[in-house]
Amino acid sequence: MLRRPTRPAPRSGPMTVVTRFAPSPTGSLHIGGARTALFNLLYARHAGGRFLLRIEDTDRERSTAAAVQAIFDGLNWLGVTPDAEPVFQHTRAERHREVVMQLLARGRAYRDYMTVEELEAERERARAEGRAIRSVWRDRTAEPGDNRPHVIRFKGPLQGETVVQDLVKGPVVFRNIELDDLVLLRSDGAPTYNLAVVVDDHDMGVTHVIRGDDHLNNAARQSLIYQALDWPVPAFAHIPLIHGPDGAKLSKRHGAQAVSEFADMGYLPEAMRNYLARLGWGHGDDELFTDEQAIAWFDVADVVKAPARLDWAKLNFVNQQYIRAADDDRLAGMALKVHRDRGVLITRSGEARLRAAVPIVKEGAQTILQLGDLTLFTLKERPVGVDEKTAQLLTEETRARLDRLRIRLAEAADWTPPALEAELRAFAESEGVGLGKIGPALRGCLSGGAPAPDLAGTLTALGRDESLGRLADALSPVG
RNA sequence: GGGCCCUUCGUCUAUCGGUUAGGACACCAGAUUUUCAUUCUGGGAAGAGCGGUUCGACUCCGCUAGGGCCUGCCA
Repeated sequence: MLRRPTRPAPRSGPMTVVTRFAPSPTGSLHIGGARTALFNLLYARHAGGRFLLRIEDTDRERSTAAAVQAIFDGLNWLGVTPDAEPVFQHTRAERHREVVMQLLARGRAYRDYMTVEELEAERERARAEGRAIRSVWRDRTAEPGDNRPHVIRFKGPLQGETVVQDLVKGPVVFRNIELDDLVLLRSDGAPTYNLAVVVDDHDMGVTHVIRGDDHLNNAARQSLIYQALDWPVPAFAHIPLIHGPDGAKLSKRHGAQAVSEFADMGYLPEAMRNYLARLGWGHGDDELFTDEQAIAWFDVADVVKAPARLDWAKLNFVNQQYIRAADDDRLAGMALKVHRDRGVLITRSGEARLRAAVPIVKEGAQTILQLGDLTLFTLKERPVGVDEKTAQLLTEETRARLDRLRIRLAEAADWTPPALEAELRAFAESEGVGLGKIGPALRGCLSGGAPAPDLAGTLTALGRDESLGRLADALSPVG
């Protein structure tokens, strides 16, 4: 037995891999769904195949246009975009019905006239007896002309077993008697999910069905439908769900579950891709890697079987690494947006100062929201004022000292971090004190109490005029 | 109730019958230090339990426990 099959049952001819992400548009794009989409994308790319998107909106009642848009937006933001136009399942209802008729003609489906009450009673009996439900209509044909409402059910085999060769779980065996005859067509003529997936996956040429763990049981019944139609059964890979930090199903109380929320919290899409790829999958000791590496290394067969928990601390760490590597202009643009959303006044000069500060402060930011916090000091307009802590530090002695520093800095030849660093040290030495006597107060005067980088960095980001101006404001008797 | 899946440090993972069970995040201690942060060094931390197979099990099998999924004319 192959413990870890890396490819599906052999078929004739060369096969290009086709994967697909098939969400139902009943809400926002969930983080778990996003990862499923990512895995599908990575696997397709890895195999040189194609990645498709299908919106599973057979249930028109519960599907909304807003949810469809949320899925598009989420995938787009994450950078997980399909290789072809998305397929809307509801548009294929005719084809689905056509296949059901084929099944009927082949004797692999039957019309079931059970009323909801009868069904309910049968369900209770079946549960009590510990078996799958069975319709009396399975072996009975209605009188010709019987126009009562009815559903069409799949006629599953009563003997034997069906084995799902799952790429991540290994072979999973189901006894056919345990599998109930699922509804193919509802009484209103609408196709159901289990039928629609099979037909659409087949028609779209999907070779690898990579989806959530919760579909593992369906895989057996779907396999039966493929077989009844004489269609090749695709390879299945059921990946575990993502849980919250406490191991319970991910929910609102864990902070977020929609990818749009992660975007709003200041996570970079490339960081999310990296983190998500590492959740439930690993490649040796590699933690940080490029999309190209992920594609080169990824294989569904290596996906971990157990559910993983979302770890905010690690996500933050990964995001921080990507922020450090990110382009400064891009980061500045994002930081500016954060400030705009927070209602912070942004002047032309303030924006310039912020842009100058980004490369200096970005290493300490774990999220773009934090990058906002760290750049706030640049946007303050004079006089910026001083916080209480700084005010206490501004004794007569310190004020006088800072004023001497101000004069000295005004004449500094070189306004760059290393030069300013040296200047500050030299000044402290000439004053006969340690930098600790000057630094905190100077920082307070320059930043107005907001977080700021090291002094040389702060001075550089602010620029000479602004720095000296802020210092003068703070030292002036009225200020 | 029935069927199915899962179980290595707190978390994410490596290991594929023979390792001092490795790495990362987090945590703790120390160093550096002009706040926070960064950086550097060091540290503690794991195979759910019980049986079996084997010369040898984290790795294979079984049972138990715990967690999860499905059991819809939802997807």
